[in-house]
Amino acid sequence: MKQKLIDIILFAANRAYEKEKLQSKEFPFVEIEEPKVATFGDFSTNIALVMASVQKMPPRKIAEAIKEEIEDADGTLDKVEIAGPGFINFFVNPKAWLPVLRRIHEDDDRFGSSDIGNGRKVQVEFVSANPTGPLHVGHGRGAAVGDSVANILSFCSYDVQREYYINDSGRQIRTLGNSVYLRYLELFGEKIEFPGDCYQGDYIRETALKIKEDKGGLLLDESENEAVMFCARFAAALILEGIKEDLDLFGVKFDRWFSEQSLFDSGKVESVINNLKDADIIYEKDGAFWFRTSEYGDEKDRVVVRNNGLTTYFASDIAYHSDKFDRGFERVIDVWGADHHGYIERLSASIEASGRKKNQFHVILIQLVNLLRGGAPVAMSTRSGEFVTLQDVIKEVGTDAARFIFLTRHYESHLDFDLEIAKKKSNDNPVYYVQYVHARISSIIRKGLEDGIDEVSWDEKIISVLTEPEEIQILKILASYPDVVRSSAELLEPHRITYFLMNLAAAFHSYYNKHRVLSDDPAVTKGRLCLVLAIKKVIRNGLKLLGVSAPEKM
RNA sequence: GCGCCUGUAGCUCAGCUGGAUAGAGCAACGGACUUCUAAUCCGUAGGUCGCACGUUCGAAUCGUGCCAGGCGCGCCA
Repeated sequence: MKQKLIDIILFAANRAYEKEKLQSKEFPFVEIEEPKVATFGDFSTNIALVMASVQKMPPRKIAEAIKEEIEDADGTLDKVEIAGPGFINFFVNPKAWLPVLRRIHEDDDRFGSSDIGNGRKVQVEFVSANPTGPLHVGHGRGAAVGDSVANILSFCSYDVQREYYINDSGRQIRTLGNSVYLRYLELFGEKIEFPGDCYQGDYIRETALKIKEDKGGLLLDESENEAVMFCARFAAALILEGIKEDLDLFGVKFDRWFSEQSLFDSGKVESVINNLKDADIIYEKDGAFWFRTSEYGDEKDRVVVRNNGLTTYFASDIAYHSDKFDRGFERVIDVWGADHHGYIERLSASIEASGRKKNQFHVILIQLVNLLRGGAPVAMSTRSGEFVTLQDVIKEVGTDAARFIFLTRHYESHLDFDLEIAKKKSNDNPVYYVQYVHARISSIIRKGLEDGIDEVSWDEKIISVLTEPEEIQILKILASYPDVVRSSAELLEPHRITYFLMNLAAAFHSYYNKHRVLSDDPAVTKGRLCLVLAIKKVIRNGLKLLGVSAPEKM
């Protein structure tokens, strides 16, 4: 509909110029807005205001000239008005909305999709939590956002891969091994002093116990180094298994689990660093090797190889992202927690230095989650090891509620996640509000089938039946869905879908309370069933992009 | 000290890349179930968009400076 209006406006503007009603042929990009107030019509454009300086004419005069030349062959518009400082307002003929129903029924589960991705390969890397402890709520938010972004991009014709980067190398893994090893020694009665920088949680003790059950006292005979390394590998594998289970429970599936260690084993880290040394992008100073990130916008150069010969985390990441692009991804999207924001500059600097374009790499920075219960903060202390895990949350409130709530905020907003509200089955909790639409409509359709209505489908005759203002309103909302999907793909903002669904749900519930779908008039019944089924399909499609189920019954 | 994010109704948040009279839910108050699911709906009330300048036809939105909260500033990950 918007595109149609843009065409009409441009056509009219050109004609106005040809008739010398306008001075210049320079037309700006036509923006179509949906005014908040109904008296300003269904759509409006500010083109006359924007053109004023170029045309050297008052906006209202320009608007008048364009309006006079507007041609509307198929009767899409009821009227066109000029208002305020020079807005052109369009009032759409209510019947012009109806064809969207045909499209919804024809496109079905593809309705709302687009081809903006054009088959391009894009990778979304998300969660990527260290395998040193269970996932917590913050990871859940990252998982929900990352998975949904991947869904949306895929729906818009991107060739999407979901990847989880496993930090299974380096110091934190050794610390993990050490933590478990000490607890293991403890099980054999040794008095140990458990350092503060070791992992404190109960799961460390449980892991040690498992090793004892598997291996008995065998590790006691090995050298400390070997025993710690064994504990590290054992624990990391076990924790990773748990992480996979949690994510499975959360409905998130990765295409690939990428091991940091594999970058070392394959020599990728070394070769990438050597190439950058050859290109003089990495240089030596004070016995260490530095990346010239400051030449690409970072505030200072960063160390890649320390003077003790060990590489930094940054080195792995350079190699990792180089590998991503080598695998043919045109766009690489990383989903990170906000506490890593200081890292973006240097990584994107390194990517640019490696010959990629800046806009091929994008970080979605997720703000932290505040876990509450009934308004009061839940203690989340990693030091004491006492925290509510993602699994706890899923088990208490369910995957659907958790995912939906994570997606009701812009990812840059801090999020208060209240366990009590997430459990409520009322208007407090928007997930049920939306799902309820799906269940209600399912119920209506079941009833309709019982009453002998055989097939619900699009039919030209429906146009004369759906005339209630609430029905037109719903059609307008449905028609805007493809735009919502596209902008949420372009901006990587899933919450737009969430808000759209809540809005559509509100319109439906209101309609439901005012009008009966199954009425005495067969023609009306048929038309309304067609409308309501279209709503159901769009709700289902939208929820699917969010990774939330659409129940037939509630 | 420097950098990033946030600041909109009592609370939790939207606000479509600068538009016209600022939006929803919750909480408060008053209503609606013999009718397709009341996990719903209808109505009332609620605002100095943190503050101050600036940019222009026009600012919650852009710029600068303050204020408040969160996070980050290692040859850690």
